[in-house]
Amino acid sequence: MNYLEELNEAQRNAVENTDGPSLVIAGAGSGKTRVLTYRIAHLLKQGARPGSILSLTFTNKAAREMKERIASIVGQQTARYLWMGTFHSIFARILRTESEVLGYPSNFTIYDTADSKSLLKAIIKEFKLDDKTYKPNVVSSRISAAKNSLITPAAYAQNAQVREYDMSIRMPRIAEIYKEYARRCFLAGAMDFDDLLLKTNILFRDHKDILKKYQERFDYVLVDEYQDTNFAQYLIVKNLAATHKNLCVVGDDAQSIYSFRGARIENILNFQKDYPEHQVYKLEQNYRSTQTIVNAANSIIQKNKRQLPKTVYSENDQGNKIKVFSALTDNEEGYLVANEISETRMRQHYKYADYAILYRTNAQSRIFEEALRKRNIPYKIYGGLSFYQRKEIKDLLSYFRLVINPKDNEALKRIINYPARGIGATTLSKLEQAALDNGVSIFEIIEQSGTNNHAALNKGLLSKVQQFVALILQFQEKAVLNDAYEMASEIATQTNIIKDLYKDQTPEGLSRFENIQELLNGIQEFSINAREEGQPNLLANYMEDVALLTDQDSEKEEDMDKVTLMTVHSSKGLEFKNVFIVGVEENLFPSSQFGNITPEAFEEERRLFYVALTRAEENAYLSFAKQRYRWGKLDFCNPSRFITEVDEQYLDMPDEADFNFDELPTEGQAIQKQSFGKTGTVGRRPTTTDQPGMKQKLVQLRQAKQRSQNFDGDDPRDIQTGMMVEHQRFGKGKVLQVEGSFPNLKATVFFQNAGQKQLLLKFAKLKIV
DNA sequence: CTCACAAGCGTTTTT
DNA sequence: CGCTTGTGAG
Repeated sequence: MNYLEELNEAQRNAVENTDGPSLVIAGAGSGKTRVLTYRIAHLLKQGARPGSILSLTFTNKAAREMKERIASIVGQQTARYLWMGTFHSIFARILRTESEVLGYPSNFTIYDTADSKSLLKAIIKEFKLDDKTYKPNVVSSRISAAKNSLITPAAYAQNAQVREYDMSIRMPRIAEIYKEYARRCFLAGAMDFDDLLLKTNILFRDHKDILKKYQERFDYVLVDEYQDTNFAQYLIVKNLAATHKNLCVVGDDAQSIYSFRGARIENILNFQKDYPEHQVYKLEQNYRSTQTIVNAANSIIQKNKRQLPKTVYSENDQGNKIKVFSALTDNEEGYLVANEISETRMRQHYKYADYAILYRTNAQSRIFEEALRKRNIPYKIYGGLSFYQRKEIKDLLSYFRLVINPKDNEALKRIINYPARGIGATTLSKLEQAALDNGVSIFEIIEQSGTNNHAALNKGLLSKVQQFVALILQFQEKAVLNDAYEMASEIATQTNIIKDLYKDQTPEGLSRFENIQELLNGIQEFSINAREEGQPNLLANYMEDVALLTDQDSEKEEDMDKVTLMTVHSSKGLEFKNVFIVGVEENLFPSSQFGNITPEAFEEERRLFYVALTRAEENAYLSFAKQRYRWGKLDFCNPSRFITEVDEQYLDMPDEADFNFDELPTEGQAIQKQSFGKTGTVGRRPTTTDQPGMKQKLVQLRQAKQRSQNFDGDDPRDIQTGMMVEHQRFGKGKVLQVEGSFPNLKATVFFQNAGQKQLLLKFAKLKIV
């Protein structure tokens, strides 16, 4: 039992008391993962069957890491039978087993956000609604929110509250759209992300025998990051744990930052009421950070009203104060950060991997990429476009999807004319209409078109679409025999996708080609692994959870010693010796431009700040710029009010007090009650330029920008064909051609690293080397 | 139907 | 700026 000796008292209690409902409140850096893994290992050592333990996480990465750690204690053979994974992957698995009673095929497709938006767009168009009023993004988030709160289309139509809200945003027909969307998903044999949870709940609600089976199967249920569960997840957990009551939830209310996707902090706040016979374990000692960082983070979070009482403390060194960088421009901010990294790395012998730059939105990464590149500092970026979202990958995956589930209309629409087969938009919409009229899938319409030409296609088109169907049918036959890799590469070649991409010798084309190769390699790996483990290795098996994979699931060797750039959200659960929290401006922390900030949202911004700070082990930095470019427009910014909320004694403010914090609006000014009656809704912040003193500064700032602009690139008129030039982001390259007349000079440049680019010189600043 | 160019719009955060 | 969508000629 030596692993128990590695734990402090609170941790050991949480590990050893395995029966009944338990709430583990795990402060930042308090060894949460250790408790969770040891608790499961402990259960196994006590004789629990691995198949009777269900443990739910939010990311694949967390699940995988935990599984590895448990395997290293109890052995691979035991660990592999644990039910461990994300909510979505576990319940997708259960839904595939039980799909029949819901009327779904077991090989149902999982629509990703792009698929469901494309379907919504089509529906909005069919309803003859204006897509400027009915923005697919907004409709999609309304439907998603409904699903997360377990509101079915029928319930939605009856629910006065949501209907009233829909009226207020002038979208009264969302209920109908929702209903149609659900119907079409069902017809296509598809579920979206939210359906995986909604349908699980429906399954458990309507089929008590099935619920009972799983209730009895899972003697122990563990949930990680419980503060991030939404209502659908909450109810699933509650149902599954109802028989044995051995539910252990682990989380930290101070790190609840996902309300935008339906997470309810109430779930953890109310746990003790929900389970009166519960035990509470508080993990309060932080092993990660210096005292300064822990105390500073506490000083922000303590201003929040809704939270569970706890005192997180550190017994590590006191450490350095949190350094605040106040930059004049966004470029200067990047420079300051890059500079600090170079300097401290040399002085303190840090590795690059000891540094992280955290920002609010992915779009903010650019400035720092540029600054790091200039100094030759290696970096890696998380987020942005995922591998599985790339066009070429989605195209090939769509072929796989259609082969496995021919009713998958979204997949069909994507590839019926890729590579080009002469089947254009008009033909496709005829087919779609015919499918709708007959209540079948597009594929079925084409399949029957020999005997029954519903879409009234002419001879030429008829033969084209039938060729397409024959191709897919031929794959379908083979797909039940061949392994995933054979099948995938056959599809990739026979459809001419490989040829098509190979033809394209531009750098972008090459990278697309490589991506396809990488995907095929991944599938090969899957095939081999599955065969070795005696698992089925058909293409359908590979496709089962590919929709639930994200980029962060594949860390490569080459990414070893690099500075990490990521959003605060995706940094949760990670730690770095040095953390830069950048872009800490009033309109980013919190972001005010997206309508009203409720007090709840405001508290969440504080928690976001808290999460960011507590990633740091040794040094934390805050930086902001007073002006920055967004969408090509100049913005003037105030530093975030949250900086002033940090207890001063922990801050190392810049010497030149060139920024007057007194100008910051006070809470009363900043949060004005809106007049239109909604209680608790607070107003939009006044814009920065409206604030006193800002107008005079405007001139100074503009001049500074002018200077930095001149400094950065050479005069466009000096750029000539044949010159070697340097671009901020693309690096060095050769000018192939210059055309147009000043100021609208255009240059074609071939960059060594980024390939050929067309640049508008007044925007893309080039330096002559 | 396909390609090339023009216009317009956007940026939380993610399974 | 950079990406997606719309429009018009071939």
